[in-house]
Amino acid sequence: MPANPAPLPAMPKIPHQPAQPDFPPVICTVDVVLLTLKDQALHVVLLRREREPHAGSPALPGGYVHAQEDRSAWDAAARVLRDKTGIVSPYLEQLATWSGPDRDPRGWSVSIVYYALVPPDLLPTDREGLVLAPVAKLPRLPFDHKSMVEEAVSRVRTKSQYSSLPVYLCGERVTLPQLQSIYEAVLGEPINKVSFRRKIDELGMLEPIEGELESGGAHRPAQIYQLRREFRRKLSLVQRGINS
Amino acid sequence: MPANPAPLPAMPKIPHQPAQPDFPPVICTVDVVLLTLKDQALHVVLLRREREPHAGSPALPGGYVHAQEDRSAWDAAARVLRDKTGIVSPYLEQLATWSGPDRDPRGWSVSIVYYALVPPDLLPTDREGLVLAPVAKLPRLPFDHKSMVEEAVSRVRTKSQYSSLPVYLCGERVTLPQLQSIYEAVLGEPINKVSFRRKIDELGMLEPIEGELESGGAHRPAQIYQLRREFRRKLSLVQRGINS
DNA sequence: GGAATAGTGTCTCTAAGACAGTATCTA
DNA sequence: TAGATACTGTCTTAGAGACACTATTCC
Repeated sequence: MPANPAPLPAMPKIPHQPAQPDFPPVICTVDVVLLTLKDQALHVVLLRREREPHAGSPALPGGYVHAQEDRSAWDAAARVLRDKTGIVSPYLEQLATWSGPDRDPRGWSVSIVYYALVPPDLLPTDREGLVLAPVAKLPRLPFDHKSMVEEAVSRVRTKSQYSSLPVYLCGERVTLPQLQSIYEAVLGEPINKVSFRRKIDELGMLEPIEGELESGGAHRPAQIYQLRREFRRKLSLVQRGINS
Repeated sequence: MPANPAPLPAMPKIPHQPAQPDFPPVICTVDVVLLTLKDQALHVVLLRREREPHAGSPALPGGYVHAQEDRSAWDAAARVLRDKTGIVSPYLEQLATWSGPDRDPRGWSVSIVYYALVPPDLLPTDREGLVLAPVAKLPRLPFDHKSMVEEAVSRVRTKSQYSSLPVYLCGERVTLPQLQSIYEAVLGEPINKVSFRRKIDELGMLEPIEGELESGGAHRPAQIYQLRREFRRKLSLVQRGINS
């Protein structure tokens, strides 16, 4: 997998020697599209930029690849996410790579973009400059960050059709009605209850916590489920989509 | 789309100034997984490397991003493919990006990998050092090229389930039995004939060439179809998969 | 008991696969 | 005419959605 490849056997390096003597250097960065839920809708986590260019503007968390310390672009993305937002996401996957001479005023640049999902309650509340923006109505974003967010949302929607991906948006304990509303928020459309429960059963990722019920409303309480251990960091997939 | 993004408005550049003064440079390359059909099976097109490292070994066509001339990594991939194999592929899409300190002995490197499909009859026959390898039994490949090919094949299989992608493996004129056997070669499993024809009809990408029939066998001749103009460089998609 | 939501049984409808029939060529 | 493959009509079956019914809570 390109997201986090197994390290190859180490080979002798020529350190700090420019490896492309004939070509001007390419700027190599990573950006992270961190998605979460707020008010039953997908939101992207943005940070006010501290440095130029675009200092002060909310933007995707991102940064240079540190060739001395990062073992891969995945590592760089995880480091950037951890250092800039405090979040260690259980799900961080490569989306795609944007590149070109004009996307960054500093020169020809490459950005390897990752996306991640977190439950809203894991977001830090004390972090200065952290902003949530609804993906349905994005603000103006610097660089080509807008197309990155759109592409990430599209990927998450597609993948949620046939996988357990949206469980990364909820905590470890969840009821089926809660999970259904999360799927509906991600997919942006209502889901048939019976079909949804059949699919979740087929995915086989949840197990009921015996005797634990979500009380509180003036109605029958819902069974609380937890994610099976083997799916904590792995997606479950079905052949046919959940809906439509 | 990251594959071939619309150029952003040009901004002032600081030319040839190292943009990451604190960090050692990252090598930025592109590689292309070019797939074709031979003997009813998917094959990858390899080239004998002219330079070190791994000079003489068959490997994926690849090369440095040329920051002076390439407008994007997609452009670089198309250039590399054209210059090294002579092929201008109508379908060239970004797969993923591989990265790390050890994958290339020259230093910390990034390879943005693209995949492409071509009909076998468009392959140059006079090209020195061009080798076809069956993807079902890959030879030893340098760098992390093997995982790139595996990932590309996996992507092509997935995408062929619900799209017209395999039409890029055949010429402009094709019969339904020919196309079905191409789909079967790509997917690696037999397809129900009635279902297949229903799907192709649903995809709406083919139109019969009136009066043109594929004769030759001792049996009823097959209708010849052509790809509709609007799908020449664009995929057609269906909601539900073609098979299984 | 009434209101509200959780959970389930079952019917309908759509679409995929199986099968067999007809069509049209060569030898 | 026999044999081969192209093409098509239709039955069967699997799965998704609709609907309604029961379950269980709070008021």
